[in-house]
Amino acid sequence: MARTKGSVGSETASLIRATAIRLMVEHGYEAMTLRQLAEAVGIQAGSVYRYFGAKDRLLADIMIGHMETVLNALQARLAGVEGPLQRLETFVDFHIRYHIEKQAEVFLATMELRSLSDEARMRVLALRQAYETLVSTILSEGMASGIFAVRDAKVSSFAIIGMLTSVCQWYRPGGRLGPDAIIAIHRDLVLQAVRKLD
Amino acid sequence: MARTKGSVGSETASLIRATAIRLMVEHGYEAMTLRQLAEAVGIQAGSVYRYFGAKDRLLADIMIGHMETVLNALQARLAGVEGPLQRLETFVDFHIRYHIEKQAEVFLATMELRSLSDEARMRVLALRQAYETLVSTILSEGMASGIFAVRDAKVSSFAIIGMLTSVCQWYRPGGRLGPDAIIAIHRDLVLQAVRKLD
Amino acid sequence: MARTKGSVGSETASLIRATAIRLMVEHGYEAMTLRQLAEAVGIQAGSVYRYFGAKDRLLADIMIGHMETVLNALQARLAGVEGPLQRLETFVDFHIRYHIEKQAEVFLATMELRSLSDEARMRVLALRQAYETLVSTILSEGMASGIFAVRDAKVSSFAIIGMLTSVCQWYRPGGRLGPDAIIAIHRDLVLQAVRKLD
Amino acid sequence: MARTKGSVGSETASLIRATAIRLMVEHGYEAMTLRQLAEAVGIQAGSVYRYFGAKDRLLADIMIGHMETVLNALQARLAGVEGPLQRLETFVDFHIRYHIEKQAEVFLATMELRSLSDEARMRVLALRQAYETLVSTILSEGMASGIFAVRDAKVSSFAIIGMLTSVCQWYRPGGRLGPDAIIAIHRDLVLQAVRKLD
DNA sequence: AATGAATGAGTGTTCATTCAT
DNA sequence: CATGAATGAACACTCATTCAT
Repeated sequence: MARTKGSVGSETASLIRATAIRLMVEHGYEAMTLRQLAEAVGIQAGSVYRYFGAKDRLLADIMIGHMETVLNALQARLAGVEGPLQRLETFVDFHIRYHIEKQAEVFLATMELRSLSDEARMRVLALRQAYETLVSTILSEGMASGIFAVRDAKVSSFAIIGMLTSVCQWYRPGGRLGPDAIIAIHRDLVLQAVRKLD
Repeated sequence: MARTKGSVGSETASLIRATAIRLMVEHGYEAMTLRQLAEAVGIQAGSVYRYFGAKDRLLADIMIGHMETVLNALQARLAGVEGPLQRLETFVDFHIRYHIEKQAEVFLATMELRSLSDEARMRVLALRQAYETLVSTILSEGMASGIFAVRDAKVSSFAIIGMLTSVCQWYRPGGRLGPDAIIAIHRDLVLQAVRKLD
Repeated sequence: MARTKGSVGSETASLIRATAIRLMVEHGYEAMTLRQLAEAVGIQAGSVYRYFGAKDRLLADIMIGHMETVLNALQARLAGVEGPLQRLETFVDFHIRYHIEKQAEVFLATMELRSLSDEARMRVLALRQAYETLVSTILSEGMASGIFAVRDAKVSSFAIIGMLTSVCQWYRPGGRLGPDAIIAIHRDLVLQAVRKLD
Repeated sequence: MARTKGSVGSETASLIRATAIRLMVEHGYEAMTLRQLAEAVGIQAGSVYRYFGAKDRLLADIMIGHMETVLNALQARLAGVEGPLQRLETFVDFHIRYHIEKQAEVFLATMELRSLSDEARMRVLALRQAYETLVSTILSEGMASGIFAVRDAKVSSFAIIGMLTSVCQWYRPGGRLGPDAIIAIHRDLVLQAVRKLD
């Protein structure tokens, strides 16, 4: 779904995408109008159709693109990291950092699932599930090697992801705590929560 | 064309409320139309206005009512419970159980903050903050008595609430795990996460 | 059309009538709602139908009643007044004084003709024409006796009525000029305008 | 579903304006619906909004435009006319001729003041006052030079304007009297009404 | 490649009116 | 008799979308 061409048209497309993300986060997908979007971009509403066939294609484009990117990025970060403990630590660091950096996309991805067409929602949910499986696999491996102890790997991975994702609902750049401090707090909570006590 | 046989105002009002919650969860506040709502209730669209002056008053009514109820219920449950450990355990039990029982209202309350009028949003956020303060106070007291050890009571309470609330995004009645099992899993995760290690 | 009975119901009817006149002048017939009217009277909207079958009957009632009253009153005032000059003077005095006293009804009668049903409009126009004929007859008689000289009695009577009626568009009680002063000004204008010069 | 063949924006806008004037005169501003208007123009109701942001902007547009035009036209006609007598005669001729030609706009301007927004009403009233001042100034100058004698210049100018304006409530093209005859009748009435008798 | 003009289905909302209670 | 509950048709207005220019 990612835009690739280097033409001028592609720059307009990127601008539409970026502006759409901003406006959808501000007002919600349903409440954002194409006229608003077009005006913010500096074109006419009708011209958006040169780049995106319909309003819901624009949303699908953004959300699927985001999920693909985040999944690939996590896989890349975990590549070569050995041991469940290190892998879990890496995940926490990655997840929070990514959610802080791409707060808008993440916010959209959690809020606007409902607005997707059935087909697009399926694809997004599949990508989300793949992401969750990466986490629950880390927990399972940790339990197998006797480092972690949780009652249920799947539910625990949901719980951990839910905990970490909630950061983007209150985080504001320039707040009391910077990214590193926030990551440290959550790393400790997560690692303690799952670690097997001697 | 007039009062339908056997109709009673207060019953209609409750029916509108309950139906509205269901439809807003299904389609989102913006996407739910008053005609949809009215048809589901079995009345005319205009008749909704006898009970709720406007669509956004309906949402405000539901959300403020929900937040007041949940806050009062938590305070009642915590009354008389001594000790940070027991209080935290009680909170986890209460929060998940409530979020499972009132899944729809909770889902609404997290998703539709944006759709509220400024005034209503202020009130809901104030109630939400009061709820969060109850939790962070438990953490602070636990730290004071040397039972808990977290880097930051406030952020940790956000994290815990975020973790527990995410349950209502995947829980379905009759699924693999019942309420008690889900509560047990999360209780262990939370208590271990905050407990001071010797 | 006038209300006559002395029962309690009739008092409510009068109250509805009087309140309706006030509200219609304030907001216009179309813009006044029956709920507004009912609330101002202190009853429910549905109860208005006990007294007036429909909103447009209420308007018809008021306007026809007003026109009948004003026509009768003018005839009464002119009865026994001899000579075109005195009769014209009497008319000017009566017309302005009445329009100042019953400013609201007069205002309604000029503004809301359009809102009447065809049938009611016919009746009002017939009454208005009878009123105008009284005036043009005075002019004709004055011309016959060589006291007045106008090019056209009918158009002149329209012109005179138009001139005098415009008073109720700017008159406010307690303004710079009282009724008597206003009447004097217009009497001079009218009498000079039609009088034959030697 | 898109631009209809040969359509031009400015033509559509003029057509909307002209049709709106006609329909508002026929039914009144409140009673005219945008669907009626659109159908009469031959477009969809929503398309009116390309040209006029709201129904009351349409009315404001028409009324302010009319008042500005009539004020400018009177000033142009009076320019270079010397002497209160000639100036008053010129005014009568101009006012009636204009009110006969633009009967619809004038009728609107007198009837629909109430329907304007506060801001638009202020502007219209200011223009109307400027118009009235032109007339009362003529009367005052005539009194100063001993040609006119009225008790009150301001009230008399209201009376004269009221008299002349009432023409557009009964005038129909092709009636018994043509414009010139009607003007002659009113010129005589006005001039005699204000002239000083020797 | 983009605009400007238009559509048509839909939205929240209002309101005169009716009638069971 | 009056109210409270409901209707149903209408209204102003919005918006994604289309397509001639």
